[in-house]
Amino acid sequence: MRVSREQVEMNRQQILEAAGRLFREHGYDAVTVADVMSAAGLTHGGFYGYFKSKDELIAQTLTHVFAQGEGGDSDLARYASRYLSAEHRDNVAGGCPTAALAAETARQTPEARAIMAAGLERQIERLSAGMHGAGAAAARQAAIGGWAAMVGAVVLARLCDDPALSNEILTSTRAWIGEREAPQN
Amino acid sequence: MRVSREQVEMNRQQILEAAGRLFREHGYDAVTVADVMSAAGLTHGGFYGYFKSKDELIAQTLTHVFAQGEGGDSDLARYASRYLSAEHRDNVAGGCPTAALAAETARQTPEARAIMAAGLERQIERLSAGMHGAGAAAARQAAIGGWAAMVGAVVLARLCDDPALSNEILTSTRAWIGEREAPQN
DNA sequence: TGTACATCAGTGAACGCGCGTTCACTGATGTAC
DNA sequence: TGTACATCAGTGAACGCGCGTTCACTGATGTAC
Repeated sequence: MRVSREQVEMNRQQILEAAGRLFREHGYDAVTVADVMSAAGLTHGGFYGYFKSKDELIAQTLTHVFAQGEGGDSDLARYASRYLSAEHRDNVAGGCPTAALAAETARQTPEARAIMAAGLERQIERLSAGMHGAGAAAARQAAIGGWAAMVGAVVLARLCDDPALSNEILTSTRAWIGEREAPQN
Repeated sequence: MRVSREQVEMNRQQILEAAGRLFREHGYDAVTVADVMSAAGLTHGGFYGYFKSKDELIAQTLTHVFAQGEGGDSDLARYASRYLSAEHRDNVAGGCPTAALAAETARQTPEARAIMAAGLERQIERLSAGMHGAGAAAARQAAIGGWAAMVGAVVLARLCDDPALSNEILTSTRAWIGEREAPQN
């Protein structure tokens, strides 16, 4: 049964939204095309009217998730405060795609790798630009170091079953980044 | 054809060794039981004489890889120097299991999670113990922050197709960790 | 120490099963007059 | 504006295929005498 053009566009967004959440939560391999379509309220057969393969869905989903996730705070300390929160750690499906999927994406198609790598470069530039009171080179270095620490900390915090250790990783990394930044100038 | 007891033990080690390399390089899902057995020089049918499931192989492989990877340098700066090298970045199959598999392991069985989480706790303790000229709490905080930054940096560096950006992530993170540590006392 | 037999590690075919993908069909939408 | 028809988004069954796992069989190893 044919649906309206607006409905088609809405369905496309629903599919990308569902895929974004499912991929972050379970990884690319564990999520099936049928899972995504079902979460979007459709049946699996219609998938290939929207995408020509699961790999294309992965690439377009990454583009979609990065597009809506960017434009946040460019101040490192404030960004880290939210990034290294228990809320973000516990919100895998709606959280940072890099923390959830970077290692797996490195094994995906060149297209998927390139999309995430481009997001990484923009993130470094955003955090560099928000760094106050430091030269451009020092700012970029601090942006890279701080971003690496944030991503690593969330990955490690999500691995821990012990909530005390998990929380310690978040708060210690946050403090560690803060110490590095504050007394700089 | 039955083989000797020593051969059985050697085969077991070969299977764990092959699984360790293949899982780190390709991820758990992309590596099949037949891939592992073939890499170990055996046929897939014999697998269940060694392990009762693929999940058990994953857990025992993590134990094996962590066991042989630990006992390294406990000085943060020297450890970071090797960890954040191009050699380590390019050696996924033989490199740090946490950088290669942490996010995926968080989605595996409780047993696999627990094994990697235990490795994380030991790593934090090792780096804390190697921290000179700081109180116990500050040492542990620096160990956690430094370790998170190292893991994050290797994950991000492996994602980049652009070698300049990839190298920059490694060297900037290394410098950033070094700055934080050296002028401390 | 040698021999006969029981054990069991390894083999490879076979099993369900679920995956990505395809396709004939349906019926609401969009369009031509 | 209304009507008749063409279009095409969505459905669900079906397709190969490869996966984890099982199993009957083989033949070298280990053991009892």
